[in-house]
Amino acid sequence: MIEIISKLTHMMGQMEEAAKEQFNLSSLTYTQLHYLETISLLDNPNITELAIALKLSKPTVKVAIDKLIEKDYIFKIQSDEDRRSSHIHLTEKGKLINQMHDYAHKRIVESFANRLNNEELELLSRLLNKVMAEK
Amino acid sequence: MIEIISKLTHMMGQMEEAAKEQFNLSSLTYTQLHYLETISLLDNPNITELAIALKLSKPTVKVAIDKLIEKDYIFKIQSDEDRRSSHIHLTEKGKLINQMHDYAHKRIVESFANRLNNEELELLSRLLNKVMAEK
DNA sequence: TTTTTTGGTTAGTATAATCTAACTAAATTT
DNA sequence: AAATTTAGTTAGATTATACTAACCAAAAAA
Repeated sequence: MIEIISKLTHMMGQMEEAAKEQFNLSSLTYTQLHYLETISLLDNPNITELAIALKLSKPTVKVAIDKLIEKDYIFKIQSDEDRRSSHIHLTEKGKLINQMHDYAHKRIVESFANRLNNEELELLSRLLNKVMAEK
Repeated sequence: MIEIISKLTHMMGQMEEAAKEQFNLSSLTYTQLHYLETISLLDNPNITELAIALKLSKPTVKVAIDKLIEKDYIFKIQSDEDRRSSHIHLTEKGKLINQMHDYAHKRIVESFANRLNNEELELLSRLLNKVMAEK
């Protein structure tokens, strides 16, 4: 079973890699991609929240954010409650990473569907769903 | 189904992340980790092979390799067939990344086993095996 | 055996990624 | 109202990641 998971992980990594190329996001480093993913996950965090989530210092995050703004992947909106703070949002271009992941996931499902018949696919779906369900 | 894959990917990423901390490999950057993984996968490549696999220039790879040698994650052995060339090997310390992945995979299987009974687990294993089988 | 190709290195450059220390201004506590 | 904390920035430094151009020496081809 561990062996299978190992293969699965590898395959999924390949798909993500391919999707990254497909979406022309090769101008982004891994680190920058990770920033965008985390911003998307945290849903418009401020710099402090992002720094905590990434386990990096605030100046580090600030510099990185400035570059991503420069490249038009994100933008800042000043907070209403706290005038010192700004929330980070993804631009349309930045949202491409989400589409990229969706694409990869779709390809993975396709590859599943290629190897299994409908019944089996249904069953797999049910089992994985059970595994992934909120506890 | 795409939704499930998305969750699965996320969960697997978390496990890998946790494993990285567990194994005290936090002194390595993502890029460096990627080098070690690729070296392991290619089974003692020379610099040219590694550069091709990573899609990077040879000088870039050379510099990175020198640093990983410095830090005792890898070492070079001159080739018998071609005296210009050397094969890159993982040291014991470098092999930790494989153990790290194994650990993460084990944890994933555990989490599966926690949510499923033996029959279901057996079934899941069979389905994934079919999906992952060499075509 | 000369020429060409190949594996790897060196040098020089640019940008990314990270840190600490010191600072400003807004918000919160006392 | 004064003192403290917090959010973010600036400055300065170091190391990592990447490139091209130029080079050497070994191997392969002509």
